[in-house]
Amino acid sequence: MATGRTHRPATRSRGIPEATVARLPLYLRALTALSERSVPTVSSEELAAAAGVNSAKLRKDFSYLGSYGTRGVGYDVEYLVYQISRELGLTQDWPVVIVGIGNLGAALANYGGFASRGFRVAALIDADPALTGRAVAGIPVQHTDDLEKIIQDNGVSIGVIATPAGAAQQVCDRLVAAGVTSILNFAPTVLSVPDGVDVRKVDLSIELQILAFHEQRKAGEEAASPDGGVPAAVARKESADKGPDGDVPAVMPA
Amino acid sequence: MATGRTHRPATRSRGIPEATVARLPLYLRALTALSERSVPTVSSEELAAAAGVNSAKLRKDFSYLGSYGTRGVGYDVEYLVYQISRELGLTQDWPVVIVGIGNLGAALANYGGFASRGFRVAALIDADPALTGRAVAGIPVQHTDDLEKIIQDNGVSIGVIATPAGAAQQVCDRLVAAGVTSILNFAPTVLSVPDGVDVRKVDLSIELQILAFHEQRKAGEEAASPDGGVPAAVARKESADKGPDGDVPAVMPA
DNA sequence: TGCTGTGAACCCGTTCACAGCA
DNA sequence: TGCTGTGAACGGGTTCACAGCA
Repeated sequence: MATGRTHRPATRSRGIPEATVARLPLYLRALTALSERSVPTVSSEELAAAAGVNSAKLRKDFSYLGSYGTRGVGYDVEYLVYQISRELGLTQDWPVVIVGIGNLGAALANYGGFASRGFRVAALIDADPALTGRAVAGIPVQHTDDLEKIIQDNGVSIGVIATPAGAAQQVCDRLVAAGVTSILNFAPTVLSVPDGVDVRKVDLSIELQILAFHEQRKAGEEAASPDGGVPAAVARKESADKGPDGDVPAVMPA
Repeated sequence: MATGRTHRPATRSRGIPEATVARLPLYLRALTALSERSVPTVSSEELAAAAGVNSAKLRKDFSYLGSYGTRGVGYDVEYLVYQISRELGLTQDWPVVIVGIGNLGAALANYGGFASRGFRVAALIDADPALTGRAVAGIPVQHTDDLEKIIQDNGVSIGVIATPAGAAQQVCDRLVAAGVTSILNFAPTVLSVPDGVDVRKVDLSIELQILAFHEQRKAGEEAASPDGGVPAAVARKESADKGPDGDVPAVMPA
């Protein structure tokens, strides 16, 4: 194991492109909804609309899984639900630990989507002794001291980090040492992990900054824009936003 | 929907690739840390390491912004912080509303990273009358009925949706109608918005499913191809069949 | 007649390797 | 002598357009 190998290169004959993998949960959600409405089959067009992608992409994605559709008809909903679930590894149950039971950790513990599909919150862990023993979402909070034991006793391989940034790397190291090989990181830090460990990050402030970038753009080019939205009531915008310095082209004449 | 115009096509003149924009906040965070330690300059190599990318990519990214470095030396930290902040539109203050003050909404309201850089929680909104008037993170919760007025009075253009999935589209529509043009969606739903409105989504359960996919892969090291309907000579795992080196803790199926 | 499945073209982003400048 | 800035090669992902099959 030498240099940067974070995700495997999808080499094998079985290789499903990473971009496709990232969309499978989306399809699965749409299919589950259809299933609950007892819809027997869907066309790529319909399903794509429900999942918010275009149909060519969806068909291409599915083609990596195999030929699960019927030409002239579409896809069998139940069958696809099963195939995608299996592909994603959701036919088994994944015990997950959440480390850091602050506001966010508590929110995650309470999040219904967790239990609904293949995941189970096996334990909540926090460094604050005041929290230890108290239950959040019906699950008792345990102390960080027991982290390794908890991981091992429960056979946990997926960990969620919801601690402050300063504690994240340390927690990460302990999780990995205890056997965790997939980490979902909510702390605003770059985690470094050994090869073979996957990290995905969710970073609120980064998302907002990306939005701000585009938002700023919109403000500056109301003229050249392709006229997409901009409904009648454009009155908003020139609100009392500040402008301590005027480096940014101020809002247009509205 | 929309005939393929979700993000504008990176206008020639000012065009910064979307992938680069998504990394700017990462660089900014690393630079801010350096700045606080009064480090005057960094090389692309050092900064790249701090941001978790490789140096060639970082230099290429910065080249889209302009020539802000000094050959043989590196980048001036303060100067870069300013340039990136400006590029991202963070030299102005963005009022943000959070709709849906459940566990997650409350966590977001309390999230420090919000206020720290360019963003200000202008209002919290919830449909539950029991919450109305109560303060979360020092900010009073207001009722959904007043959503439009709140948006307009505060000149809000960025909205955060943290409602249950069922309410998200409706809330989204109202936000957009009231003038919001950027939305950060935490609800597990595909939102449809008119052209000119940006949506970014954060979806816990999707992230976990992606991790599960890779995790499953790790467990079945030698497996050739999980059959779909075409049985090969390969026995599907399903049973707790693991590789000789039991590096990954066993997982028990439900 | 539809709708799936897929080669091929196209586009965007990453990496390489080196030219250019302090 | 470094280290930045960047053209060019490369590779993955998306889109197109149509062949193939129920």
